[in-house]
Amino acid sequence: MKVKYTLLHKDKDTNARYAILDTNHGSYETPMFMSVGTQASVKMLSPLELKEINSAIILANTYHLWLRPGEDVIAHAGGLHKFMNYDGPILTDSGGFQVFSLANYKDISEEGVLFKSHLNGDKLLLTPEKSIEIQNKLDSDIAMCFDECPPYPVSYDYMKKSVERTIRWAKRCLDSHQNENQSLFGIIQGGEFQDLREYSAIETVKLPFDGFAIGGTSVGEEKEVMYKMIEDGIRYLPIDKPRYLMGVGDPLDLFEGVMRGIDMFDCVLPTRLARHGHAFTLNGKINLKNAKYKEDFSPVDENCDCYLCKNFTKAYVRHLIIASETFGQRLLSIHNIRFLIKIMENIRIAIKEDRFLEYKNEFYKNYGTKD
RNA sequence: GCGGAUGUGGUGAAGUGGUUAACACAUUGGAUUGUGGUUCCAACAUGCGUGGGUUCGAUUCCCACCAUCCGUC
Repeated sequence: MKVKYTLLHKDKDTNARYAILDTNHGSYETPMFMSVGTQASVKMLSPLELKEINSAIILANTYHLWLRPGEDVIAHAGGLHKFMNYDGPILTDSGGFQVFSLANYKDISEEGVLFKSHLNGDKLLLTPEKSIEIQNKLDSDIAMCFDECPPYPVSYDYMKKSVERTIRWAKRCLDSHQNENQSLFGIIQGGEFQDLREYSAIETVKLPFDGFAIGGTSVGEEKEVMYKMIEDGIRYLPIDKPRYLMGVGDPLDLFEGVMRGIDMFDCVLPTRLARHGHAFTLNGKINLKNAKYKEDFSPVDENCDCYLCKNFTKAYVRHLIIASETFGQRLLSIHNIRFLIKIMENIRIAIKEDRFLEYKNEFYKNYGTKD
């Protein structure tokens, strides 16, 4: 079945909304944060650990799984869920972002994007049809359109051509989509140009997608610019379909997104920061490598209910990180993802009780606005 | 006692008669937003064992001393 979005409550002060998203692998409340597992693994975490922190949808990446191990291997395994033994919902990103992140080796044409494999240098052509075919085989619950995520900044003319092409690609994605059991989301682009955002949203919404994403954000633009990008696109999206803000996961950005009507977020930030020794806390992000934690035997975040915070000290994690022990990275990954998931849990409660702004203000006050 | 070698930042270690003494590790900060999993950026020796001498100028050349290591009695 396709995902089904049921709006249950809209915040009285803002565009924040509380809903239930039914998927092939369970029903989940939104707004939600999705953790990223590019190569069919949320780095450092087991499916069991994901379940313990109340993780719902996770991401996997078409481009990466295409190159390794190959979509057929996963299809033969019985699909991505069986392959990685994860029974929650999985969303696959289309490879569109790699057009941006692997910018050194790309050649974009109407047909698709010519990549140079980061693994062995092979020249590979990823097209909308190919991306969808791969995602069909991976058998994720939600597939994403193959889009172009241009860098920031880029000229108006370039962005206009890019947006128009991404819309043509969106149609090709729909036309080639075969998996009846899989949902397909369209992606709004347009950079910071209001009319292009609007055009992209209006044209994409005409197409029969199961949900809509806002892409092209968090590519180096200022925060205010990003918030404007969201606003310019989101007002054209239907209220009965899920809205996904791609690649955003800074704690404060979650609030800003929810406030503007976003239902789903994903971000590598919690796991990447964890691997580099940083932890989210209610009082802001901290760097556990800092010398001041050498003999700090308090929990990373005393308010947190995760395995790390309930059992270990800052001094211990600091030691593990400095000694390059992967256990430290695991503990921080668990904590950072749990931290964002917990924020979303609290946000949902706040929306239901019509006090989203109150909770947001309280969070900002403690967290500080520097990060 | 004698013979030989070496003495450069926390460590290992380049280097040169002349502006700011490489580099690596460690240390100390910072970065990170649809992940190319030990990443990227920055700071860190007013001084090259000590004291003299030569020189316009010495960490670099000379002398003495001290220290360490090796060999030997």
